[in-house]
Amino acid sequence: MSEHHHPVSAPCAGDLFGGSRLSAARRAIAEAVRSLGGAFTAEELHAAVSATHAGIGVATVYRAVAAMSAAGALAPVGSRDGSTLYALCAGGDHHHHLVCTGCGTVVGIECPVDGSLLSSAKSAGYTVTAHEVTLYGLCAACAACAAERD
Amino acid sequence: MSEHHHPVSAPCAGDLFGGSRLSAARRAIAEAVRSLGGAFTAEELHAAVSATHAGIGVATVYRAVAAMSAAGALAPVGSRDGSTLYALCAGGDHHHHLVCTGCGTVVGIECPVDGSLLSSAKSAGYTVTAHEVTLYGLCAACAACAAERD
DNA sequence: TCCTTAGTGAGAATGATTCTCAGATGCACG
DNA sequence: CGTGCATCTGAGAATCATTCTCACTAAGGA
Ligand SMILES: [Mn+2]
Ligand SMILES: [Mn+2]
Ligand SMILES: [Zn+2]
Ligand SMILES: [Zn+2]
Repeated sequence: MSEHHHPVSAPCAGDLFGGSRLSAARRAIAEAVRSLGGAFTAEELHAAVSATHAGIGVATVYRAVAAMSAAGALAPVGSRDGSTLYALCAGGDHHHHLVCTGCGTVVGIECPVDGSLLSSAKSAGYTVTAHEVTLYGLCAACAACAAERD
Repeated sequence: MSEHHHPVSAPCAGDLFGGSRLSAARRAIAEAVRSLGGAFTAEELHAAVSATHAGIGVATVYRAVAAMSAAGALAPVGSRDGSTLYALCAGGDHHHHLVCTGCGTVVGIECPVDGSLLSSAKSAGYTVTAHEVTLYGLCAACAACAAERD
């Protein structure tokens, strides 16, 4: 179904899963991830994939989320009501995410952790090995909606 | 027991709890928080307080952690094995935390989210309302320990 | 001192996530 | 193309951090 839609360098549905095996369930889950567009919980992803492909178990969705995260295709972007939120991650260069708390859309942002912060950490005796940065806010549409609601 | 140890502006044991009531259990919990020094889970805090003050329930510790967090005296600094890590927060000006993954010590760091990042978010149509930043690394002692272990 | 109400402890409940297990199936290799 | 086997799957049980319930106690303002 995709023979001539994409150049060879653009994987059509699959390669959110790195090296691991590509089953029918995982193909459906990858499709659902793409259709959701923004941030989602594992349960929401399960609901989305179930709408078009019945019979996929929730454990399979959790395992797929873990596999996609390990492959770097998914990134955790906070939590909602005790459930972890995930979003499709562009990959490539190092970056972080800005999540609309209204609709869940996500955009990549450049990393604000710079040499000056790292050197001030170093002067406190620390070697920084990792960091987490996530921004939250409202996209234009959600901000407009919130404004007219007064 | 603290009549003349501190000037009036330095609360002796209590005021991690903002405006709320100061019970014996909460006094003991505040003391345990101080004795732990670094990052801790609710269970670890419960164990620490239980060592010196038997009979305090785990639910009370969870409630105390929530109260201290609401008062701004405690900040979440990541998680370990599925449990949230908390640390005493200096309060005052806006800052974030750098946690030693070896021993759990925490230091405050200046906020790296600057106007340029916010304006690039704005040019993407987003209004930023909140952000989370946490750094992880090794303190001098833990780095030395890791180095000699080769 | 009294009263109101927030805080407490024990245990049950909740709920997200992980695990177990027997069966199915990608896919590398010949 | 087969075959073999490691990986994946679905159902349900299990785990376990955190929250809730409830009867009771005790801050602390009046
Ligand atoms: Mn990304
Ligand atoms: Mn702090
Ligand atoms: Zn970064
Ligand atoms: Zn900040």
